[in-house]
Order: sequence, then C-alpha cells, then structure tokens
Amino acid sequence: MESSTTHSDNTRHRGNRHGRSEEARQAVLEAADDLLAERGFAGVTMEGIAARAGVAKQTIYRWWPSKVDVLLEAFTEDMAEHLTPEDLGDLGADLRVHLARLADFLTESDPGAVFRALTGQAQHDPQLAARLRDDHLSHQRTRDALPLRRAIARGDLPADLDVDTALDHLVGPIHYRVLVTGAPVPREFTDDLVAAFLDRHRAGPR
Amino acid sequence: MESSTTHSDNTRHRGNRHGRSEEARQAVLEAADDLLAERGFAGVTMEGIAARAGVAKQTIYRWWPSKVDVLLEAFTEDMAEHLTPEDLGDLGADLRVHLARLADFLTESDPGAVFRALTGQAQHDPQLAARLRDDHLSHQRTRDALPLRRAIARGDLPADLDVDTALDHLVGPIHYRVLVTGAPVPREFTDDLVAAFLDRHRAGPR
Amino acid sequence: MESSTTHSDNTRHRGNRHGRSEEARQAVLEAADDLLAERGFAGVTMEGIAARAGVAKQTIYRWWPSKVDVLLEAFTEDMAEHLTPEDLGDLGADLRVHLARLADFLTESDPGAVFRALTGQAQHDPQLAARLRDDHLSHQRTRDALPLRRAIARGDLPADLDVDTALDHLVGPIHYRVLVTGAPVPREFTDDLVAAFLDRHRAGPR
Amino acid sequence: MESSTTHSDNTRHRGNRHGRSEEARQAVLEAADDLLAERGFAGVTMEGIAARAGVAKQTIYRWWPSKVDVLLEAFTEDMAEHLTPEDLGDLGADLRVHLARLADFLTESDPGAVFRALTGQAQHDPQLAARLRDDHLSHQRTRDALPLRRAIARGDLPADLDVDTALDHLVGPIHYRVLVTGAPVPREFTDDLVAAFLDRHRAGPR
DNA sequence: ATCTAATCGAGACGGTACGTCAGGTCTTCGC
DNA sequence: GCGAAGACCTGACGTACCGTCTCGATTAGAT
Repeated sequence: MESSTTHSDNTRHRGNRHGRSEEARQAVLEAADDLLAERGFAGVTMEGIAARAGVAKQTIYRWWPSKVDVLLEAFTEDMAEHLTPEDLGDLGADLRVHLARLADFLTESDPGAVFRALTGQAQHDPQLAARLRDDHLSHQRTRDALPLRRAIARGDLPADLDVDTALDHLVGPIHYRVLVTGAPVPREFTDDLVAAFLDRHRAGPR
Repeated sequence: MESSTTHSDNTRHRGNRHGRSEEARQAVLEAADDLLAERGFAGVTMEGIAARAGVAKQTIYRWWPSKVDVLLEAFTEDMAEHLTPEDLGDLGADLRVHLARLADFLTESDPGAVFRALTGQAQHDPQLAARLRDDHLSHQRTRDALPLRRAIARGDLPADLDVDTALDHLVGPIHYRVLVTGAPVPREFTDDLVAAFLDRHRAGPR
Repeated sequence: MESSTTHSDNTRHRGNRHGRSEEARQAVLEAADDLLAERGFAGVTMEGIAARAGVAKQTIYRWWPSKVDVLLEAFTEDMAEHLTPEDLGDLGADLRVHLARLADFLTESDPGAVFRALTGQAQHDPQLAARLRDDHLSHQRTRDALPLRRAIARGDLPADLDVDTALDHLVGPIHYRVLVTGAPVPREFTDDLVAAFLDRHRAGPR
Repeated sequence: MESSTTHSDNTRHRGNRHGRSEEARQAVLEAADDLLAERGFAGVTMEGIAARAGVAKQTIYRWWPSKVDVLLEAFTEDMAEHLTPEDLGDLGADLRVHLARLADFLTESDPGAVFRALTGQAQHDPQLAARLRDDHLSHQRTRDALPLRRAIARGDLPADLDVDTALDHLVGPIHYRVLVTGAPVPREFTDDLVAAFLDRHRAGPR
C-alpha cells in the first residue's frame, strides 16, 4: 500500500511537525551521487545539490553539516548489500571470489567511486577519516574477515591467526593499486594474493 | 646554462629581464608547505600562499598552474634524498630497513603529509593522479625495486620474479594502513611483510 | 457573546475552538513594540516577534498580513488617547498647547517612534502609505483641526478659511524637523508657528 | 565619437593598481537608480544591482558599505545641478519659483524618489540620517537660503531674521505633504506659503 | 647611455560557492 | 478550528578565493 502513486499521492508533504521529508532526503542523496558521477568531487557543491534536488540549501544544512556528510550517507545507503562474502565452504574459493568482487567494486562501481572520493577527502580531513572508519570501514572489515573466521572455526586456519594483519595483506595491495598507482586489478592479481596467503597460513602437510 | 650562476649575482631582484626570482620561488614553496602543515589542505589557497610569501598572486600563476603544482614541486624537492634503499648485501635486511623507513616517511614526516594530501587530491583529479605517477611514483617504485633487482642479480630471487606484483604485496599493505584504516605501521608489521615475501619467494632448499 | 467575559473563564487557552487568543494577540503587539524600541525597525522580524511572544509564526500570519500591520495595530492601540486637543476657549492657547504636545509626541514618546518608523517605511510601500493615511492620519487631522473649527464657530476665524492648508502650515514644519532635519522642536518653535498663523488669519483690527 | 567601438577602445580596463574602474562605478549607480525607479526600495538589492550592472558583488562591497550608500552617491551625483534658486532680483518671485521647483523635484523627479526613499530609510537608521544631513541636506539648505540672504542684503528683509526658522516654515509644509499626507503640492500651495511669509516679514508700512 | 623586454608587488575586476538569516507557506497534533 | 511547533522553498545577505587583468617600478641585456 505504500506510496501507491494512485491519484492523490499523499505521502507528499512539505513541512511537517513530525519528522523530515523523506522525499527531500532521497532527492538530495541522489543529486549528490549523480553530481559526483557526472562532474567529479569538485562538481559536488551544496548549491548544485540543492538546485538539482529541487531543495532549499537550508534544508540540506539542516540535516547534513557538509557535502561530505551527504556523500557519506549516500554511500552508506548504496552499499548495504554489496561485498558480503559468500560461504562456499572453502577458504580459497571464498577469498578468491570476495577479493575479485572487492576489486570490481572499487574500480568499476558508482559507490566505489564515492568511496575513492571520500577516502581522498579524508586525507585532508581527520574528522571525516574517523567517521569513515567508524561508520563504514569497521563493518566492511568485519565482513571481509568472515571467510577467515569460518576457516578458523573449521580448523582450516590456525586459531591464533592475526586476522587484522592477514586482512591487511589481502586487501592492502588492492587498495594500493586503486588509490595510488592507478594500475588495474585483474583477477590474476587477486588470485595471486590469495595464493600467497594460503601458501603461508594453511595448515598443511604438503 | 643561460643566466648562469655567475659567482655572486645575487638573486635579490625585483623585475629582471632574464629569468625568474629564485627568492620568490623559495618563498612560495615554503609558504605552501607551512600552510599545509598548519592548516591542512583546505588552508592552502593561492591567496594565502601569496600573502604569506609576500608575493603577488600573478607571480604564482606565472610559474605554477595551480596550488597542487606548487605542492608537487615542494614535495619533489623535499624528498629527493629520502627513501633510497641501502645496499646491505642481504635481501631480508635491505627490505626490512627500507619498508620501515617507508612507513616512517609516510606516517611521520612532513613530506609524507604532503604525499598523503596529494594522493587524496588525486582521487578527485585524474590529471593530478597522472602527474603524481609520472613525476614521482614511477621513480619511487624504481628505488623500491632496487633490493629485489640486486637479489635477482645475486641469484637470491628467481630471475622471472614479477617485480611489480611483488612490490605491490610489499608496500600495498603499508599504504593501505596509512591511507585507509589509519592504523599505525609498527616495525613488526613491516617485518612481517618481508617475512611473508621471503617465505614465498626465496629460493630455498628446505 | 460566547466565551464571554463571564466571571472567571479565563482567557488562557492554547488552541481553542471559538475565536482567537487575546493572550497571543497582546503578546505579539508587545513583542513588536519592544523590538522596535530595542533594536530598531530592522530588528523587527516576524521570526523575532514570534520567538519573543512565544507564539508560532503562523499565528501571526493568520491575523496580520505583515510586520508593518502588527506595528500599525500596536500603534493605533497606543495612541488612542494621545493628541486630542483640549478646549481652553482660546484659539492661540489651544494651538500652542496642542502643537507643543504634538512635537513632544513625535520626538519623545514610544508611539512617536513607531510613527516615525511607519512613515519611513511608507516611503517604500505605497500600500502602507495609504493605510497609514486612512487608518490613522485622517483621524489625527480631524483632531488637529478641532481648535480651528471651534474658532470658526466662535467667529474668531473666517468661515471660509482653508482648514487643510492652514493645518499644513502649522504642523508641516514640525514634521519636517522630525523627519528630515532632525533638529529639535522646542516650545519657541511651535509658539512661533502659532504666532505666524494668528498674525495672518485672526480676524481683527486690534 | 565617444565609446566608438573602434578596435582598441582603451579606456576599458578591468583591474588596475591605480584607482578603481569608473566604468563599474557608473554601471552600479545607474543600476541602483533604475532598480529604485522600477521596483521600489525593496527591489534594490546588492545582488540585483550587481547582476544588472554586470559587476561582481564584491566590487560593490569594496566601494560602498551598503545599498543605501550606493543610492546616496547616485543621488548626490544626480542632483548637483538641481535646485539652485535663480536670482530674479525680487524676493517673492525668487521664492515662488524655487518652492515650485522644489515641490516638482520632490514629487515628480527620479532623484526626488531617491530622496524620499533615503529619508524613509533614515527613519530606521540614525547613521544614514546623519549622513544625509551632512552630505546633502546642509548644502541644500544653504541653497534654499540664498533668496533670503540676498533680500537681507538688499534690505528687503530685516537683518536679524531667523533664517533657519523661516526656511522651516517655507519648506516644511511641502515636505510634510510629500512624506506624510501624500497630498499633491500644487503651485497655489507653494505660492501661498510665500505669501504668508512675505505678509509677516517683509519690511513694509503699506 | 639609452632603449627594451621580462619580472616583480600590488590589487581591482567578474565570478562561483559558501554558510546564514528571514520571509511566507504548509502540515501535523493537542486542546 | 485555533494555536504551537517546525520543516519546507525562496531569495538575499556578506565573505572567501578563484583566475585574469592592468598598472608602475625595477633591472639586465641589446643597441
């Protein structure tokens, strides 16, 4: 029954004692995303978002302290579903699939572009850096760690594995290519990362 | 060789037919560096540099297209000597020392801060990204590769080693911590990177 | 007659099915007056009145089209009693007392300050000008004219006297000083106006 | 030949160490005048002036503290030549002509409209009031007084005449009609003011 | 010894975006 | 149905920098 666009509309309102306009919120987030995609980070301005979203500047300032906050929310919204590793029951397969997806996310997707922009901006803004870490990165790292934790549970990895360091070794080179060298991140590269990791850590007679 | 450094000279001049004012150049570079250190990237403005350097805006625009070019030059200047790995004759030792220095450079030094700021800005500006790669990163990677190349020459590493990928595995996680997670990069972390690399690649009997 | 002044009641209500809140009305008028006195005309804003009166903006807009309407009502209320000339039975005495009071009203009193502000605003707003004339000025001029009409009735002034023009000559210079030159309007000045008028018009050989 | 668009032009410049752009100054003053005439005082905004004059807002703020300053300068410029009474050698004639012109200026002319707007604004802004008096009104009153001073010199008026008060009696009623009642100011009205003045003051047995 | 050309500090210029403030409209809910 | 609350769009405010420009002074090489 929700928002059924039939005749009278009705969810449409402007100004309301109880709660903000969801309509305006969505319009702002979309406008920010679109502007980033079309014109780059410098092209994302409060003025521009407002104009494109058909929203008053004041409405943006009421709910978001700055344009990076808008992008941050847009980003968080966008990537809820992304990048949760599957459970194939095999450590190597899990990691290979997940790292390949991560590489694809960072280099190809729209939310990946937002991530790069925000990470770039975070180099100039420690507060944003902290927020990125707290609101997003920590969750992502928890998801990234899932295959490792499952393997530990299965006995495929030693119980005392330093998971944090292991993750840095696995995803660090990917981020480095994306953020620093700009080199592509092909499947061979991610597979090789997994191979290196398995060589070193997998409990193994062989 | 023109306008050559004939003995004394002496550089102090305002207006000059041939050649620019070295005095003004230095003042600009220092002002930009200082502003970055004191007020962050957003605090570096052409107007601010000009005021602080006691120089006309036009003088800056005459020699540098944008503020990132000023920072880039300041940066290049500053880090000529840094980060050239020593030759201790031993691959493990060479790498451990070099990665530790790299980590220290990125996290502690002033030019490291400039690097982080420029890399951040490069996420919004593909042209800057390309310039960073061409003017700086390629040289740095050549330096980073020296220990590996020497080890190959000595026969301590296989001749067909993929040096680029190896470098990514070694320095990627360090950059990832610096640019993304903000985690510290202690000596144990860099030593462990080296250990993982040696485990995998060192020609080894056992 | 509903909700009428029956014994206690007592007027205090927030939200009410029958009729508006006298409490809110008074609070608005006072807030507007106070703001004008304290911060000048520019300091009188709908937002400010609402905040100070503890009233919603909408409540103001429901009853007054604009802030000048609020001031106008406050003004009308304040000056009902003021400036009705006494009847001393003597034209000269009546005029001298009345003009002195008028001068004092315009230069010293709070409602006089409101009058100056509204007249100032009326220069930018023809609708306000018309309303000021219709709602206030015409009544005031009728009162101003009383001494003259009584003198005509007594035969102390010619029956064909152009009362409008005479009034302009009497009160015009006072308003001019108040609104334009900012010069003080002492008793000698107003008495001299009366003297000039009597010289010219009073029937009389002697 | 002026402004002839021929090739180089040359008086045209934008930005200059020595002195401001006369071109911009004129454009601003004209734009302000035009806006006042077309849309009233409320229609005169810094933004609007800038847009209409094809000038940056900052350029206006650089030279004028507020929009009333712009209008004040436009006004001063416009009325340099206006309202200097002629010398016909006869007090009555001089005054009649001058007051008629004054009335016409105030009610009909563009600079008269600016004067009314500024005087209106001065009711809300004591600083503007002071500036209006110092920069403009004092000079105008000196001009207004000329016929009286000439008549005194000729012996047509007593040497001890209180010129200030006399001026207030003469021009006060005109301003009162213009600013307060909004009544027209026909020739009969101004002539009558002169007649009243002459009746009272002109040396004369007869 | 003059002339010429390049550079310098200075700063005004047309602009874009900033973040804030008030205006006037609309919607909800309690009384 | 009134009143408090407050979100909303609109539009102007005054400021900070942008990148371009024009000036007068300074200086070194060319004539």
